Amino acid sequence: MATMKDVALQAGVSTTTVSHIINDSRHVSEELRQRVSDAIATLNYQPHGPARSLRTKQTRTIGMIIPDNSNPFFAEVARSVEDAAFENNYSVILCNSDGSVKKELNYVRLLIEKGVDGLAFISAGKDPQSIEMLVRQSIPWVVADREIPGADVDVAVDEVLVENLAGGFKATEYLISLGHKRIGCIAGPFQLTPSAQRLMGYKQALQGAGFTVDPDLIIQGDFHSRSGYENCRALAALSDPPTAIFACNDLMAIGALKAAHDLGLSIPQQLSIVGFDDIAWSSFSIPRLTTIAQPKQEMGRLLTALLVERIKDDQLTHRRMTLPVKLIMRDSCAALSSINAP
Amino acid sequence: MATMKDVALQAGVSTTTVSHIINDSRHVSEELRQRVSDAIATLNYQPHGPARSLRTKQTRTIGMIIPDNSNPFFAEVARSVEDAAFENNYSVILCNSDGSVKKELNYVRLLIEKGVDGLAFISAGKDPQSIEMLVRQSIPWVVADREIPGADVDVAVDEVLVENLAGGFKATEYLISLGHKRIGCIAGPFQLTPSAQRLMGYKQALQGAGFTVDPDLIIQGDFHSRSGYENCRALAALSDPPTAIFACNDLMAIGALKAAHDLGLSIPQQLSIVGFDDIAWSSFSIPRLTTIAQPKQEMGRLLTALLVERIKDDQLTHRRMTLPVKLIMRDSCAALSSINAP
DNA sequence: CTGAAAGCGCTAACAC
DNA sequence: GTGTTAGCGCTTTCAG
Repeated sequence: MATMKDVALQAGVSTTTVSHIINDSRHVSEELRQRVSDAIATLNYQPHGPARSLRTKQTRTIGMIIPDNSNPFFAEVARSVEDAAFENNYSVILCNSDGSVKKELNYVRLLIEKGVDGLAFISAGKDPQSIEMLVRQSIPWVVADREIPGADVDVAVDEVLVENLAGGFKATEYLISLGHKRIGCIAGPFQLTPSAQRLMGYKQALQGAGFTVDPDLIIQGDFHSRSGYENCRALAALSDPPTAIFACNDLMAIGALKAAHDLGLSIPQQLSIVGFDDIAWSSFSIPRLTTIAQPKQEMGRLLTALLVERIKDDQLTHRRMTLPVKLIMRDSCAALSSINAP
Repeated sequence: MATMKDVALQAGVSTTTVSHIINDSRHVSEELRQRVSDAIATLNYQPHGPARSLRTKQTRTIGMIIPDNSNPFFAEVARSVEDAAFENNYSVILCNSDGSVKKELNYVRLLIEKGVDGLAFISAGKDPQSIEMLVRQSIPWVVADREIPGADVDVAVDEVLVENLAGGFKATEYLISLGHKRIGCIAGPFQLTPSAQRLMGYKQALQGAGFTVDPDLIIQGDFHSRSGYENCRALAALSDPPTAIFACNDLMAIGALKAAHDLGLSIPQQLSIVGFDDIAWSSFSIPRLTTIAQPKQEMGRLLTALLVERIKDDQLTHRRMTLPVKLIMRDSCAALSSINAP
């Protein structure tokens, strides 16, 4: 491959001039500029990234660590991160951690070696060892959708969160407003913050309405459709089953929709369901799913913007943005009627 | 950050020795090995990728160009590419082209500059200009899910394809075997090869059964749910509507399911639908979708394996693998009954 | 078994 | 306006 030296030779100038022309970093006469452009074209020259990175100490690449890019929610966030990165002239290295701390740590190490300019954790970054590593190397990093185990990090981390608690609250409050009194909850893994907060919102709404929280009505799922399916069946099998269910993500809500259908329960007449996320699927389920929408695209864009800013200036103070969620009323909920009243 | 020189100094050895220890590239006495390990640990040394790449001419990074990672089909393929790459010690740079030739070309240029060791095109790589660029720089590349506009490329390209034609054939044949005589087809964009082949399979099955192909029954969609929805309505509005529909991907099939539901058509009693892809969603739709399964995971793994092999040895002869598809019978099809017979 | 030194392709003082 | 030159951090001959 042609190098800059070849171009310089061909154009009869120094590599300095070539470099400055390519990077537009100092004024060069029109004549030389033209000669160099021609040389570049005829030699088919393309700059060599790694060599440039070695000098400039930047790769214009960021790492994105995510549990699973094939989960529709993460897929949409990942997509918007990539879009925003591209617009800012950054490439993104995709890393699926499956939520494993070990895999995450491996990726962090790898990414640091690759010389990434920054790291975006999406629903990840909960491993103190990984974080310590980043901090030690002073690599900029940002987090979305999961709070960092707080106090032990005395470092500026930018976070993009959503109103998980408010979302759980709104979902439940809505069901209450429809007259439901026994409202089940298919929760996510309790140890994950978004999950715990949504559940908390559910409980607070219940208590706010003067209901007691019945632990039998709360089941832990794993955010996958199958667990929504099974947990919905479990809830329906209760001696005093709920007339409405808040599923803590859409994947589980859709599993619940399916379970209800298989049980011959018609939705929303006999059972109301509300989800969380508003993935594309939710507009095409039968019935269409009422859900709490997260601003997935905005999350990705904002996350990337924060990272890009921090790469430029690591003195910035810590920023934590909490994005609003919104109840999207579709067809999976109905007022409690005499049909299914206790 | 600590460099190799620092480590060498600290351990009282040459950088040569440090390098050889790190890369395990020649024998070193146990004593020095230990001293160097200690130095690495105390200095928290991590090798600098770009510097290494500058010397070795490899980055252990591949580029993956894909239309849209948030499309469930591509998401699953992308996931398995990333998994396989990770296992082979490669990182993957994610590039969403939206099927745009221009974006694709930009990415190719960018990736070459980054010095990627290879490129994986998934449903992309149809732009001759991009290809020419790759070929000129002799960067290894492989393609999945889309045939390269053939003859003009006189270069070894590895391709992973699926039996699209056979898939379209099987889907249609199955519907015929259920007694359907008027079978509609919601096709993908005609200009894409997988799409065209599935449609061809549909036509061949029809003709094989002695039916004539009715052009009114074939509508072009865009592979998104909404177009499945609208085209199903269009088909249903025909004066002599079909009793079964083959949708060329699951996203459109699910849109069709929804349209049928909205029209009050019960599936499968009044309308049978078969999809293509077998995305996760299809097992949870109502009813569950009968579809032609593509081996998505195998596609990704195989694609990556081929790329890794070609990176190792660019003399390999061109390989084209065509993976089998499989009819998955679920609940969206039924025998033509007297109820909906013409 | 170990080390000296050249150089990968580029950028950026520093000169003129 | 332009060029000379010294590295960036690493690998790898070549020499011993």
